[in-house]
Amino acid sequence: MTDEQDTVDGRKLRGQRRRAQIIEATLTIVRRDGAAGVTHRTVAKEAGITTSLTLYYFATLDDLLVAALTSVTNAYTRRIRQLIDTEGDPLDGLARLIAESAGPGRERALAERELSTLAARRPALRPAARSWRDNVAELAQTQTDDPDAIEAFVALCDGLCAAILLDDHDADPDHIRAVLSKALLGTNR
Amino acid sequence: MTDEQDTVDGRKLRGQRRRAQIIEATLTIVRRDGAAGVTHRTVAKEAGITTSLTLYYFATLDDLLVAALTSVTNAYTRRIRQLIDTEGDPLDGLARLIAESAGPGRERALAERELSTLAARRPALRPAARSWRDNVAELAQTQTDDPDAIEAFVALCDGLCAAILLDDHDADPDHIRAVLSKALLGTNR
DNA sequence: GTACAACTAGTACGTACGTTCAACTAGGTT
DNA sequence: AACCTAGTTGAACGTACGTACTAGTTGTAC
Repeated sequence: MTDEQDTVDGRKLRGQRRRAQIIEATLTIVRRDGAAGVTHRTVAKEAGITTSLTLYYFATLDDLLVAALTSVTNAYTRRIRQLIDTEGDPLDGLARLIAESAGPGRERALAERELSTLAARRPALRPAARSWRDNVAELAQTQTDDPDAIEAFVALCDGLCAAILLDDHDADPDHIRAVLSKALLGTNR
Repeated sequence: MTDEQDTVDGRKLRGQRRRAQIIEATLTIVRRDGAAGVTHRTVAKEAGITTSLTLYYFATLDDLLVAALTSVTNAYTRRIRQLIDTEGDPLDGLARLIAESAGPGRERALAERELSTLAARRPALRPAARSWRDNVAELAQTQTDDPDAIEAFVALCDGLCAAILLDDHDADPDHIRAVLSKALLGTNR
């Protein structure tokens, strides 16, 4: 939003900063109007810049969508990796992450799902779309060695998010935690 | 495609037939280009009629999308209900249905997912989007009384479909059957 | 200071969009 | 016969789209 420090570290950095600004504006659009609302014009307007500028940084809409999706998934990757690396209970952390889809994280989760669905059409988006699943699988791998259980666990997490998004009902982290544990370890605890 | 029998049962029926024709053309578009490709013009062109005619039957694009999604989910509902009502193993039937997402049923499954994702934005689409989950839950209810297990089972089915669609890998019905059984009944058989 | 590359801005072209509208056709009714 | 109404058509409205192009501006290197 604020552009006061454009010239801090020279030219190159300013460009990267612009990129980040444009990506953020894109995500704002996706959250508000869905992926279909993303156009060079709407993004430029949201960012308060000219249309040509978004085109300068992202030659095609695909480039822009890929960058936006990557940005979202990167945020999730960081959080899940944190869950794996820290001492706490990973399943509990993941359950809370999933439960967020019903609350303040709804828009972000929705943005991720919209862009993932888009990935089925646009191959360029696929690697980014897969990263959420890969990360969840990695987390599951710290709990069990059974590949079938891991596969089911990943699918379960995805389905739970989808259910929360579609039904728009409240989500109880403890309940989700119990369901996850049952699926992965065969026990509720 | 063929309109030779338009006047079989009088005027009113011909209208319903047109509706069906337009819906089918819409689904063809969704399968080929995604939900974003659905416009009055593209649908009309696909159906070989004029733009005004699609507008005559479906005043807004939302109406058209709702009708298309309902048509898809109705087809699934029929098949799942058939699995429930017949003597065979429902889990096996469901596993085969899910596995179809990798083969000839991929486009239909993809269309359903695209339209379901759209439902998160357009409330009008939600009831239709929920019906797949409701049907799977009903099927699960014939196997267990544990509501948590049913919830997890539905989420699992949804996630499995998504995984198949996104990864585009082959799906083994027997393997899926085993995963489903494990999740719902706690056993692989 | 001059030169060059990165960046910004404005404008314009062709296309497609949703929607409206007046006119035309063809069964069905009276 | 005249009439009515659902169905159908083609043309047009204003708007927004992706993209291209030219011209200007800045920051950095020499």
